[in-house]
Amino acid sequence: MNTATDVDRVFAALADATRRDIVRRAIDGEEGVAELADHYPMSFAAVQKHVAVLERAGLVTKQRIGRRKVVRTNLAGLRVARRLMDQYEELWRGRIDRMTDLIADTKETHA
Amino acid sequence: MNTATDVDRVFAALADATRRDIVRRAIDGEEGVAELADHYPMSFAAVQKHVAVLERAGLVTKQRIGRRKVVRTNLAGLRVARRLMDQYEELWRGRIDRMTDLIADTKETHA
DNA sequence: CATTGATACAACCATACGGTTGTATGGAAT
DNA sequence: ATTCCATACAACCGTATGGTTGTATCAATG
Repeated sequence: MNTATDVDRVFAALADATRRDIVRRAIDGEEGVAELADHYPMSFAAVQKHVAVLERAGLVTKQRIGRRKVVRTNLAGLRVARRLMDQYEELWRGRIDRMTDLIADTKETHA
Repeated sequence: MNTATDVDRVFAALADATRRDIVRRAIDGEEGVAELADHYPMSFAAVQKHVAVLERAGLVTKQRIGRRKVVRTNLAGLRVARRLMDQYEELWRGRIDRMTDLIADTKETHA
């Protein structure tokens, strides 16, 4: 019932192999939705929905070119998730440092 | 070698604010499931399920200590997802390089 | 303007997910 | 052995998700 946050949407969007593959393909930014759909064993409508999910998550953008809409991945969207994981790693390093300090303190105490 | 469903599970696990917060808290690796549950406005069972999801995704581990099971985040699990996004970024850089080369070629052709 | 190609969207179905309560298991403490 | 605390798990409920088909929009072309 809670409205999903931006981060929720980014991770949820990446939690599907088809969508991750669309992100990969759309890095080149040359294919429209129908062209993308040709790569997958599902209907056009299904792929169109996947692209919509990625778009709502800010992971791809669509640009009208002629009668098609070309799908392009949006690097900034990916960085949202990456930054979060970098932060976790940062916290982890902090924990190690704290433990190291603790050991150092213990040594001093016992010196 | 990671099957696609492993990656699915990691991203899906991170697509929930409560679970991300558990990952953050479990970096310190001191709280059991019940202690974690106290931080959230939901039942113990709900939190226990969230921890189970994180465990299946390889994002946390549990260790028996006394009568509790202490939850610890597993940095390696996070890196699975991070590596994938690094790869996307790599591809992106490749695309830029290719475009740059193309422009360079054009210049040469017109020289 | 009628047609065709590419995309969007609605309705529907099956399954997965996030939450609940209730019950069972496993160590600690008495 | 009994009690108590912490954890696990099953059954259930409402909603979200991933897929389908069918219809509507919109832009290029005859």
